[in-house]
Amino acid sequence: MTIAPATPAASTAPADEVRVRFCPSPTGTPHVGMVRTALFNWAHARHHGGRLIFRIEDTDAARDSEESYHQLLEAMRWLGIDWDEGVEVGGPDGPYRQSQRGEIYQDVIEKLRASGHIYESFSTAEEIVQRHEAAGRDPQLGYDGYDRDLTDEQKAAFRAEGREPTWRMRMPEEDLTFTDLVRGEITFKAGSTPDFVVVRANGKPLYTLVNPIDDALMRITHVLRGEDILSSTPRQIALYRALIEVGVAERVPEFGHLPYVMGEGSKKLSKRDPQADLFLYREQGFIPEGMVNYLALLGWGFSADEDIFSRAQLIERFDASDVNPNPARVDLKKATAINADHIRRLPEAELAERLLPYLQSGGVLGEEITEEQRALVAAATPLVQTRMNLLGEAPDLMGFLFVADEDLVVQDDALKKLGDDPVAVLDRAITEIGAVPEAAFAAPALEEALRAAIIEEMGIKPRLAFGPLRSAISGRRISPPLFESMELLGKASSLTRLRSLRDRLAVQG
RNA sequence: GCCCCCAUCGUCUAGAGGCCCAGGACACCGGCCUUUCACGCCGGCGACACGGGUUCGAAUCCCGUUGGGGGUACCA
Repeated sequence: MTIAPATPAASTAPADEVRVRFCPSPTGTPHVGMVRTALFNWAHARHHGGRLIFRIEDTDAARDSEESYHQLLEAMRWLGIDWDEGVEVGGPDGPYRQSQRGEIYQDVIEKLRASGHIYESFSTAEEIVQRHEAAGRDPQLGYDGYDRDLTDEQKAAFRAEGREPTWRMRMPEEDLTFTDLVRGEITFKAGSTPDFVVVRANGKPLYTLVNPIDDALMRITHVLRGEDILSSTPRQIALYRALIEVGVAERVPEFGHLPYVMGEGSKKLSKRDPQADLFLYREQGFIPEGMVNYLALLGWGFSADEDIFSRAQLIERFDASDVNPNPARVDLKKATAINADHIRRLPEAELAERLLPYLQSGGVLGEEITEEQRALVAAATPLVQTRMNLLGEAPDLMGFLFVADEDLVVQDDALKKLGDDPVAVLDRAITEIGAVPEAAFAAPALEEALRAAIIEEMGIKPRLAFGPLRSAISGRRISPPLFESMELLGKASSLTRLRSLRDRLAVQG
C-alpha cells in the first residue's frame, strides 16, 4: 500500500460534497429567470449541505458592465441568497471573475493544443457555406471540419494571406448521452454538433471553453442552469472529457436544465420586459420572502397542497430532481397574492420598519423621519397589514394619517352615497366624540358612543352612519377601520376633520 | 433544413400503472363574517393536446402526429 500524495488544500473537502455555482454574465439588470437559477442553485446547495460558488462570466467586454455586476450583488443580497466562495468573499479557486483568469485559461489552452483536442481553423463563415453548396449539402449545416487536418504548409499559406486562425474543438464522432437531473436521459446524435470555436482569432477564449474549465477547476458537482444552454451541453461534455484527459478536470458534473421563465403568452421573458426586472418587483413592494417563494414556484412545487413556504422550508424540501421540465409563466397576480401572504406573516414591528422607505418614496414621509412619525407608522401597521398586497400600497393606504387636517383631500368618490342627511350624522358624531374624554379616546369607546347615538337613537343603518365619518376622517370611501383611525389621529384632529366635512356639506346642501 | 427540449384546469402545479370519472394554489363566480375595504371561512366553475400501441388496468410506459420553445455565432 502506498501513501497517498498530500492533497492540495483546495481538495480537503469531502469527496461527496455538493458544489454548485451561479455564474451570470453581468449584462443588463437582474432578470427573474436568472435569479430563479441562482435561487435553485442556492437551495440545492443548502439542502445538501454543500457550497455555492458565485462566479462572474465577464468574457464579453463589449456587453459586460460594472454597474450590472453591482446590481447582481445587490439582487443576491436582497433575496438572501448567500454564497460560500466567489466574488467579494474569495475562496481557494479565485479569482472569481473570468476577466481576471486569463493566465489560467492560457495554460489550459496550451494543454488542449498539445494534446490535439483543439486545432487551428482558418475558414471564414462564407467559405464554409460555399463548400456546403458546392458539395450539394445543406448550407446551414455549420462548420464542416475542413481545417481538422491541415498540414503545416497549408497553415503557413493561410497565414501568408494574413489570416489569423481561431481554435476549434475536435468533437468526437459518437452519440453524446447524459442524464439530466430534471429531464432524464438526453442523447445528442453523432455529427449534430460541429467542431466549435473555443478561442477567438484575437486569442481570447469563449464562454464554451472557459465555463467548463472553471467548473472543473472549482470542482463543481452539479450544474443547474437555464434550458437555453441545454443544446450546448454536448460541446461541454466533449470538452470535459478532453479536460479529464489532460489532467485539468476530475469528472463530468451532473447537469440539470431548468425550465424557461416565460412572460404573457408563450414568449420567453425578454430582458426588456418589465416583468423580467427583479428590481421593479422590489420597487412595487415585493418583499424578499414573497419573491423567493414565488420564484421557487417557477418550475418547482413545495407540496401537493401548500404554496406558501419560508426560506427554511424551501431548503428543507428542495431537490433539483423535483424540478418540473415545463416552461413556467410569470403570473403577476399569483406572485402578488403570495407576497401578500408573506406580508401578513411578518411580525408587526418588522413590517412597520419595512414600510418606512415606501412611505418615503410615496411622499408620505420626508427624508428625516421623526420619532412621532415612526410611532404612528408602528401603531397604524396592524390596520393595514391585511389590506396590503405590496408594500408600495402603503402610502395610499396610510397617507391620511400623516397629512395635516387642512391638507386632507376628500375624494369625489367619498362624497357620494352618504345617506339622506350626512350633516346630521356628522353633527351628532361631533357632539358624541367631543364628549369622550381625551384619556378615553380609543376605538372601543368611540364605537360604543357612536353606535348608541347614530345607529340606535337616530335609527340609521351602520353603513350610512359610518360612511360620512369615514369620508371625513380619511377622505376616502374605502379606508382602514374607522374607529382605530380616529384613535390614531387623536381627538382634536378627528373633530377638525369631521367639522370640516360637515361645514362643506352644509354649505352645499 | 438539421439537432434538442416541452405538452394535466385561464395560469403555476400534485400525480413516478390501479389510492384519480384527477388534488392544491392564484384568478374568476356565489355565500358567510362585517363600520368601508381587506383578512378569514364555506361553496362553485374549470384540465390529463390528438392517434395508435403495451397492460387485466394508463394522466402515468412506448411510438407517431400536432402544437409550443430553444440551438445551429470568433454571445452567454
